[in-house]
Amino acid sequence: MYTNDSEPGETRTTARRSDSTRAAILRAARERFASDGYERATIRAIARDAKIDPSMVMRYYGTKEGLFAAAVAIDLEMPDLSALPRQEVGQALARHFLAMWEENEVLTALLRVAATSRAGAERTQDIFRDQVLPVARQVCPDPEQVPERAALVSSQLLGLALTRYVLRFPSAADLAREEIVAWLGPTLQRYLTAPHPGLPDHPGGPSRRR
Amino acid sequence: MYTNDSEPGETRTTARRSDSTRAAILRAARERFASDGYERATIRAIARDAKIDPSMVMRYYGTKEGLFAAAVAIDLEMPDLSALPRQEVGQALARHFLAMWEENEVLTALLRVAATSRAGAERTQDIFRDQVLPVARQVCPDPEQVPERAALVSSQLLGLALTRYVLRFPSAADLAREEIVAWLGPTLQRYLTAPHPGLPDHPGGPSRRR
DNA sequence: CGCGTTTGCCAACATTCGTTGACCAACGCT
DNA sequence: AGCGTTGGTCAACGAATGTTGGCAAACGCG
Repeated sequence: MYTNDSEPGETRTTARRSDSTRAAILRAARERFASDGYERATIRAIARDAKIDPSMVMRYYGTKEGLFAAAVAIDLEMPDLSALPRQEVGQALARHFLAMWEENEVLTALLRVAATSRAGAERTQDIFRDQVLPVARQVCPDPEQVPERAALVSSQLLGLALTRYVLRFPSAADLAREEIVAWLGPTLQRYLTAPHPGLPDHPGGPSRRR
Repeated sequence: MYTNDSEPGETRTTARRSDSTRAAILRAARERFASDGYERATIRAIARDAKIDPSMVMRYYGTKEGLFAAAVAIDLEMPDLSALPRQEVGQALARHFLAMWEENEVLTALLRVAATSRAGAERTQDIFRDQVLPVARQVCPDPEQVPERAALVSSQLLGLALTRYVLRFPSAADLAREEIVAWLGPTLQRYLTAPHPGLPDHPGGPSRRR
């Protein structure tokens, strides 16, 4: 402990000799988690991809769960929708999500793992709660409806990601990006800003609230 | 081979003494696959739930993959939408899917596994291709747009199922069924029957086709 | 009643997994 | 140069998994 490190808890400032290895591990881990899910992405396979010994993974990330946590540190980089004309937020949202998803295999990894592990599901939940919900709050009329509307938006966005990037339905994967934007834009727009549709004219008439 | 069985390839008509056990295995398997996914749903755990020996599972279903295949034999029971007024197909579709999903944990199991295994993904793909696409064909104006529109419908339906039944986002799980119907209905309706939105007014104007 | 078939359990197998600790080599400060 | 620190490999561990084969009891036809 004489060279390069600061007080504990502080983020390290100077570089370590092993940084390239750490990065290689993370890169391999993201790839494996994205293509195989949590269980099938073995530490041994990840280490092989990163061309190092499995024990290094343990040394640097403590445990497989720790590695996963480090591999999927995600910032959705949500844009400031309040700066846009109201009628364009839907399309902007759709476009932004497509871009994020296609440049970042981390998101696919997260979704794959989320489907099988409680920890992954909670993580995904946190990410959407912390990052999508505030955006909905910016645009939504009634603050009380924000969670409901954010849930609908998330369902459509995650559903597209699921069919396109995880399950890889050909008809979903073949869609052009701008075509998706054109279809999903109005949907998201409506979920965010349209007046509450009320309940369909079933027994009881248009009274809502669950 | 003297008692009760018919020619090979034919579906068995009479009952076997082990039918209750087989059913117990399937029931336990569906539960485990639905809650744990493919890898974490161990044969031993399934056998324990069914109160029999793990080797019985192998005897009756050959292999773990075989068990999974037998456990998720799914019929979406798609209703005949052509009998409905055109403007109600969206809501009817949403309502039907919610009902199917809530009475049948098989669907959750399938989706959980689909996210991590290629076989599961293909199976899900087949189910939606064979069962949702024909329905879309019934309602869709232009036959050439059927796959595209079916993909959009599937993305919204699976997205809701994902957030509500698999990831269990509280804000999605808390929604009332009829409220979901009221929100998703128009979306599905539009994906199925609305005129193609064209591409947004980006460079090139409203020319489509990917 | 015999006797082959079915149902079931038990014990074991080979493999794979995450994880650990001992050991060696290169580095970099004093 | 000397020496503690760091980066990395090797071999092994215990646990868990899918899967197999043998053996005992229950069954049901002749």
